[in-house]
Amino acid sequence: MTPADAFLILDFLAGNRLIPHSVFTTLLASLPSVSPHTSPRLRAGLALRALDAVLSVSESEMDAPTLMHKARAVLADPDFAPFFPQHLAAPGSADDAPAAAVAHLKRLLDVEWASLPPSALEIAAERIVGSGALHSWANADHAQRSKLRLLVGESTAREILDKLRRPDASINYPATLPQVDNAPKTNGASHCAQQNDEDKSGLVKQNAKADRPQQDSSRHQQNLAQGASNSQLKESSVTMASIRGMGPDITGFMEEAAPRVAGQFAPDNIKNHQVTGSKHSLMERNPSASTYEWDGSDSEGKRPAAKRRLPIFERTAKPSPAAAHKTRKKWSEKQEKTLLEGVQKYGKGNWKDIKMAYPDVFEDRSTVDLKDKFRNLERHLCA
DNA sequence: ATAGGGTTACGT
DNA sequence: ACGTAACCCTAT
Repeated sequence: MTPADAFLILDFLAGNRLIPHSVFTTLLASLPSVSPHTSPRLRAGLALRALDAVLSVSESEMDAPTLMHKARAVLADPDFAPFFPQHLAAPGSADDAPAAAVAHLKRLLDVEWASLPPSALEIAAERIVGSGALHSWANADHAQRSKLRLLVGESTAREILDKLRRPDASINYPATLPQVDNAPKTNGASHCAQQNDEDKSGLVKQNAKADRPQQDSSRHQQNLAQGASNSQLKESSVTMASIRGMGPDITGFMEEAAPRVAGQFAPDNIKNHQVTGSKHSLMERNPSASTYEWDGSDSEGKRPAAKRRLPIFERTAKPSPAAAHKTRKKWSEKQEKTLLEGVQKYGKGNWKDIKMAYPDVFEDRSTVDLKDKFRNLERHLCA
């Protein structure tokens, strides 16, 4: 196995929280060593993993102050410190309440894990069997398709080729489609809004916008990792065995993906703050009320009362007063965890995908609810 | 469909 | 009274 292949695997495994530390360290020892400067994402994954290892000790075995002490040691470790976002690296002055500090740190860690971008391997997989599959296959020549077929397996290959042949597919995926990229909409270190008032000027706003073009976000980033627990894509998952066997073949699909994992811990982007003062109606919620009213003026007022009859469908058209406001419901811990998992899997911003992936958990939550909730979770990081 | 500003209910 | 989580509204 080449060092490049080893990197792909480590990058993938390190960033996946579901891989147990014991498994990971075993693999780490058996793979060729990887240059520490290869990827910020890999380093960040290792850092989060180290902190996870400390914090995952059950609190019955270790008291909170000791736990916090160990966590601080990891956060200060020169090997890891540069790869922790600032808000993680500087835990609050909560020495008076270590238990709360531990809980807080764990929540921050959850959000950080959820925000870790997909690995190069996952991005490549996305191109081969995911949302970029039709495009990749459409542009592949015969030799390339043979390689792709080996990678995805016969049945998946047939599925993709079937879709490719369908006329509606060719409309959606013309050969000239300029596939941009699958990078997630967020990165690990840019949760916090820039608070400086000066940064709210129009000029800065424009620059910030130009620096951060909106892109299609990646989908199903971690289906590889979670194939065992995710029934949706079991059939199209690429096994580690096949990756080992195919090393040189898949690296060709990495070339475009590689740059996307770089720079995730670059200095914070300036938040694209809305300065538009165009909001109106500060006092009133949009009244969905149905008030049928005659003003009595003008010619209409002179019409005989018998003719001022409302349409017969009036009653059915009237919105039910009960639907006016959803009853406020606190998010359960399970829902929070599931949301974080969903963001990790599908990427921040793909609220519809996340909702559909866990229909039972989010039954009474809208996609907007998911978005709002994750925003709240992120805000904890910036406090 | 999503992002982000605005509003409100609820716990303290 | 105040801060915030949950929810609403609207531009894009």
